[in-house]
Amino acid sequence: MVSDRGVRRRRANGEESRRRILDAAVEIAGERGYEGTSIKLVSARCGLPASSIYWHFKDKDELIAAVIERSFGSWLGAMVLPDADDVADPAARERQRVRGLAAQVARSLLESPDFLRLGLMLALERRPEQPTARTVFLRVRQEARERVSAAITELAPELGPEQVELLSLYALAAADGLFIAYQIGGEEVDLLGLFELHAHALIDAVARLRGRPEV
Amino acid sequence: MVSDRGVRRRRANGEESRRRILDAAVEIAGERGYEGTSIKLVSARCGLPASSIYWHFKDKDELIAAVIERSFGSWLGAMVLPDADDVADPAARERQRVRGLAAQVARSLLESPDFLRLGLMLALERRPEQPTARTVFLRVRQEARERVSAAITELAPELGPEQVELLSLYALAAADGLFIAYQIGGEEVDLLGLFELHAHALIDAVARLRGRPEV
Amino acid sequence: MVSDRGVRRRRANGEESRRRILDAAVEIAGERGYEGTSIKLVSARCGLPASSIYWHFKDKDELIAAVIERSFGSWLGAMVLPDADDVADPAARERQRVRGLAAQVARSLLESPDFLRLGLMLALERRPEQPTARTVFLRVRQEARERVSAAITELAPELGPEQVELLSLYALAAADGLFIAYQIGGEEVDLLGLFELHAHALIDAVARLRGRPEV
Amino acid sequence: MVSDRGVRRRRANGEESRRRILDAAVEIAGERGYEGTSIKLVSARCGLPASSIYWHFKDKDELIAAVIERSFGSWLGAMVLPDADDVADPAARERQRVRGLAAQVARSLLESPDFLRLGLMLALERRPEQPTARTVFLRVRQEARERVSAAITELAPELGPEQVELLSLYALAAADGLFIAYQIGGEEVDLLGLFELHAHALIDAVARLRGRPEV
DNA sequence: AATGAATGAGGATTCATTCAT
DNA sequence: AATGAATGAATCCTCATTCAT
Repeated sequence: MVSDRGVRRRRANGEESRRRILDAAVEIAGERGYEGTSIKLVSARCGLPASSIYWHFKDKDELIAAVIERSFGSWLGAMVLPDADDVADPAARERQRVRGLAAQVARSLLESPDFLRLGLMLALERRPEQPTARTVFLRVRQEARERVSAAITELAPELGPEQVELLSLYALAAADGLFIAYQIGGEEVDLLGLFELHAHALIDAVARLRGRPEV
Repeated sequence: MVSDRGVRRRRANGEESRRRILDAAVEIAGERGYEGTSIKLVSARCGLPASSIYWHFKDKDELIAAVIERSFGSWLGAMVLPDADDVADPAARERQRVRGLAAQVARSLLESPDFLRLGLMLALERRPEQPTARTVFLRVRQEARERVSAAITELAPELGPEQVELLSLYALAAADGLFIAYQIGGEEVDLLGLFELHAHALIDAVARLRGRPEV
Repeated sequence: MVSDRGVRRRRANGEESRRRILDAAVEIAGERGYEGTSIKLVSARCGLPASSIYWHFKDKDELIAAVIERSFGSWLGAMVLPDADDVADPAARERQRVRGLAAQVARSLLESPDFLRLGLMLALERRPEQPTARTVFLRVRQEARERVSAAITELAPELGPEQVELLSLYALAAADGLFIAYQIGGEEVDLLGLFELHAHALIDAVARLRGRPEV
Repeated sequence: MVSDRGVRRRRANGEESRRRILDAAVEIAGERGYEGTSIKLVSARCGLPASSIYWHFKDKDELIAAVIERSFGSWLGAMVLPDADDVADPAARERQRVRGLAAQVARSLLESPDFLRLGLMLALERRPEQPTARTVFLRVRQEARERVSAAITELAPELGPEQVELLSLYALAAADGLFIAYQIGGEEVDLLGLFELHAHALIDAVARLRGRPEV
């Protein structure tokens, strides 16, 4: 006999099943949000019966939270402020690094946009009982923001902490908006161009704030 | 006549009932998105039985579309590029007008954020059969963008159409992101400050693009 | 056309549907207790779809509570301490009346045992979250006990209140036990004989307590 | 060797695991009845995985039956008609012995009421396929009744067998009822007082039946 | 202009049980 | 002697919608 796959009872392998469930869930939740993600749909997409999903995750809430945890975490790990050693002028070099990061973010969002779409949908909801996934998203997002703040401080050490906070919030928030614009407009939207514009905007903003003492 | 005694006369008033339903629906849909908005919930919030909602609206799809239509339409009507006649220097005047508009938008979003939250949730979803409300939102949004394009052209007539398109998209998209940041962070987020920053970013971007021929 | 019954959409009649649901539920719950009463089973027995049951009752808890309320209430209404005017000797007359009531209770339990079986099952359960039906049962039962206390006071006014309470509790509690014995043993159990014995036991107990002052 | 460090050595000890399962099951089943006792709940309470329960017991039915067998059996073994040799008058001595037994039963029920609560719940249910546990309960109960019959015959040898049967049934059945009253009323119910009353009632009943030939 | 009642489909979740290891 | 993983059937309940009045 060749194999079992696809038809008969496959041998129990918790680790792999969990991964398959998460793979299915991230797609569906990224497309339809929290409510739109039915366990049956996930079950159909991953090939395991609905009741098996409950072996791996306590309930839907925990499943979606795990989706966010895994995908946002791994995404964040991939983002790094790049170097630009080949550029002589320091100001130009920093500009180059910021534009590099912006391009990096833009490209990663073009590749795997599911988790951010899900995260933003969760962030927008205002139910009486917020899903755990929302909290998880906000937490991981906060990490991202701290990284951006650190990068800004590195680039412009003379800025006050409140200015840095405002700038990092603006950087992330506007990026979310650009992403949404791309979600809406599809291929017609020049996401790389928008992020390029945004990188310039940030650099100009840093320069402008540098010139005046914090309020 | 026997009837009506003791009870507040419930005049069969279609117009008012329709309004009550929409009022309830905009709240709930703004909190929970399309899927999260159940007819039963709307019925409970507006006090009319579920079947009455179906007298006024063909189905849920049409109801949510009407919500978007009404609320986004009326919001858009309120947004106008303000004048700043008291400022002498033309460049400074334009800067003043842009900042005025940004403040206007920020304030309006602080007041009634439900419709935009709903709109963005709809925009982010990717289901096989998109709700009509999504289409309606995208249409009204497109109107908004055309207005912004017109304003940019007014401010900087020498820009090429592609540059104007990119700028107007950036203006709107980033504004969405700032709104979301406020949704996430609540009172702690200085929405007016963010929009102020955004206004400057736009003006700087216009200035920068003015300097070079369109790509 | 003759009629609709049995097949097609019957005309909406809330009152009657509610009654049919309760009729089905009292049978099933009397047989299988709270957990054993599935909505699907009730639906099958009463002919209405499960979702229609939820039009009439908020949830299963409320349904079972309504079952207790209706059936125990109507049962209690039927129980009355009978007269025995034709007996000359006062002591013998009271004895006659007590035996008459015991026989009445025994006969009613032979006829419609469902509600008491359900009530006792509910009373025996000890879950963290007790069903409302249990509370309802205990309440109606308390009413029954107050009636018994009143009857005892009428028969033996010189008894102290604590003695009356003990006797009424004993009267009801032992009667429950006799009922259960009949449930277990079926036709072989002489329920009327047991209640006869119980009536004598109560009368003897009253006589015994009369003789001594309350502790 | 690497294994076992840090964890309490979990010796594979069938006997102890079986006991832990039964301990958990008697509690839960005593609280929630047959249907209310889920394998998962038992598993959670005893700390063993659900599949391990199936290693020790064929199915849920057998588990609950074993619960009844163990707990009711051991309870019954502890009940004995006590002696009262220090009392001179034979009639008074018998009375003393009966009251002693009643007190013994009452006290044992105050200590460990779970098994009787479960047994009575099982006895009350009327499902198409009765659980084995019910049969087991009825069997052990029948043993108890035979003991009571024997004791009555010892006390009053002149009673006919049908009278003895009626009396033993009344003795047990009413005792069940008193137990339930205690379950309902909790600490406020004077279970010992009720059993005292019941002992007197039985003695009086024996005396009364002694006086007349069997019907 | 409205509404009480009904309804099939689908929601999340738990059930008792089995099987491979 | 035990257990992690899996599974189909059943659980309670909500869904959007319709229909007769």
